[in-house]
Amino acid sequence: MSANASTNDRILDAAERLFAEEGFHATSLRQITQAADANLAAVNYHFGSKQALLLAVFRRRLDALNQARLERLDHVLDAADPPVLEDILKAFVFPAMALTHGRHHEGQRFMRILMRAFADQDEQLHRALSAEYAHVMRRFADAIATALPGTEPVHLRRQLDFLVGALTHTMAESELEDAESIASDLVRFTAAGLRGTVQPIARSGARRAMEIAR
Amino acid sequence: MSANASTNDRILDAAERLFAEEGFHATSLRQITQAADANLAAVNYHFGSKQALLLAVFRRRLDALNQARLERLDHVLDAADPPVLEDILKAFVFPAMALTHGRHHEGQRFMRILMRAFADQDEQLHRALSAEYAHVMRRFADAIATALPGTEPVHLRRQLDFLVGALTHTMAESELEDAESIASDLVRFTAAGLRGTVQPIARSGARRAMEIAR
DNA sequence: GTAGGATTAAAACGTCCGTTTCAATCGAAC
DNA sequence: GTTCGATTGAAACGGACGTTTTAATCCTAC
Repeated sequence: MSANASTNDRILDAAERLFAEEGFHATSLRQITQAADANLAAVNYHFGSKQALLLAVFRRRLDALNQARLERLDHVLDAADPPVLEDILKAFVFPAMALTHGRHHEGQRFMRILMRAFADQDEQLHRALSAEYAHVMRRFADAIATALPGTEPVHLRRQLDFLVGALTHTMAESELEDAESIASDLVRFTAAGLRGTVQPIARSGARRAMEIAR
Repeated sequence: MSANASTNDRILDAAERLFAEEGFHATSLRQITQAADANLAAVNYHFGSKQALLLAVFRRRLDALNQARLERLDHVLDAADPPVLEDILKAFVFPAMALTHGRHHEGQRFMRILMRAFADQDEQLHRALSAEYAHVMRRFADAIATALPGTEPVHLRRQLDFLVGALTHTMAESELEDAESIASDLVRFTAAGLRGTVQPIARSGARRAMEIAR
């Protein structure tokens, strides 16, 4: 698969795998170029530096993931008004999990790199990630706010972080054989969590249950 | 605070900070020993190697965190039978968040190191972590199963992973001024998530709400 | 006070790193 | 078929790394 791919792509593939498995600083350009069957100088020629290569690795998958999520979100918003909370969450979770269907667990690899990036304090990396990611998070937050009116924005953002943390952590874990099942669980779990923590005066579909329960 | 601490402790403190901020491989022993006001050879003398130093950093905080969590869990289990779900979750979440009260955000630092460890594929590290951590997770899973009978073990373990992911991700985030408030949100969120995804025939306290709701 | 183990200090070891350089080779356009 | 930019190849650069070694210093026990 990577034998007849361009040097550029072979380097990206090899870097993604090694960054995920070993970490950025633990991976050398010599490892990468050897795995990619390319010359050592090729990384600096095609990407400029090791750091720029990391950003390129991010951009490739994140662009695809963002697009998949937003397209699916658009469909959800077109299908019902107000939208169904579970469908919004599926639009966020399933495209990520679908990445694991690649025959080389690209999704899992990418999530591991993402975890490392979250843990990092590197300002440049954080800014680059935020620039790629923030607008997607905002659109999902807006959609959820529509599905669950009465939620305070600050709480909603926090709970979205809960979802991101749970999703990232789960996908990065070693065994992900039944990704579909886990994704469904995560959607159910998050939907229940969101419905259970909307502001006291709930106006959502869970209203009847909450009012009667206590 | 660290001026009159032993060389051993000063190195541990400096290593924890630097490993969290920069990552394991991005941190050099020269950085660590300089920050700890110790000689370069001190790390190898006191800990044996850089890798062994990392394990020592883990062990110190993880031991304290495990003990705090289990003690609090014991109190919860003594107080009520069956135990209250929220109290169990608090016993898991609050001791972690409490680490952030240290004047140098030790908790946040430690969570970042933990995130990196989760992302890592290093077998030795995973085994060491699991050996320190697994029994705590098991005890909490058992406690939650008691509070929420009817939950399938496999689902419960998954949902605990959701909680761990959300907690780790949230604590590692940059700003954690109102840790208490976030911890409460996370407990509420997780409790609702757990109650909302128990097996169809729910026997828990959420029964009335669920039966009447639909 | 002095012996002897524990700790610290300073220097050196060999290795690998990211990057740069410069020549060789390729591939499309004329 | 030659030209010329794009790409690859091979080698070298200076520097930083983890670890080891050897000597100096400290500290406790007698």
